[in-house]
Amino acid sequence: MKPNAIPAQYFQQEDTLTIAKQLLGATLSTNFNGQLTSIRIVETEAYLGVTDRASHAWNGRHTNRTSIMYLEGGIAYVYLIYGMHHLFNIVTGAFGTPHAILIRAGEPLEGLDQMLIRRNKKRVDYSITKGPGSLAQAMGIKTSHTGIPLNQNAIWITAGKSIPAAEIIATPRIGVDYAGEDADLPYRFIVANSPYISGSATQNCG
DNA sequence: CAGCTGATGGGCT
DNA sequence: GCCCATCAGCTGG
Repeated sequence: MKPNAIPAQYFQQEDTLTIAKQLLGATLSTNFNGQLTSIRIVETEAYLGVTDRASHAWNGRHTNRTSIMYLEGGIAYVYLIYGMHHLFNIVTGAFGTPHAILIRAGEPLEGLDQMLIRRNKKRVDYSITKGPGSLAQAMGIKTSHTGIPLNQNAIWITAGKSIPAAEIIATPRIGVDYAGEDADLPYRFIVANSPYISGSATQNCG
């Protein structure tokens, strides 16, 4: 147990959209093989389970991969996309409610040298932890970590200075055009003016 | 700068 | 056999 980590119960409350907003400004940390890295979360997306066409659990889809989403909130859901990118999500909601929050971008805080090695880069620039695939790679998160609790010694989250509502922008989610009308839902939350936000300028205007 | 596209593999129909 | 909750590297203005 990490004493300062946000407890699992926090992620089990009903309103995933509120959690997604409140996570902006929080610190996500990993420690694998003694290599500590951490970031300040600046971009999240909420996926609201069975009623959300963009969600892997839409319409009650319950497969080997998505079964993790149906467990109690407070654990990791990590999956592989496009054959090469590992995307890190936080499972939220009660047991049986397959909600999740995708962590899309952050500002690097600790372990910059290790992030450079994992990202195969020579210098730190904004792309080091911008975008969900890049963020997971910088922090060493892989699909093998799916299901692990988020208040222990491998991956954990601590509360940060909360972001004023005026500085939070809600936009449609990225890359979910297949979701029909649900693609337009404003379930992506970003910290205004952070240079680490993913997506184009138009995608970032509330 | 915007816009396109190849890479690459598990999950699902 | 097709579809991705993506990224880096290239092209052409």
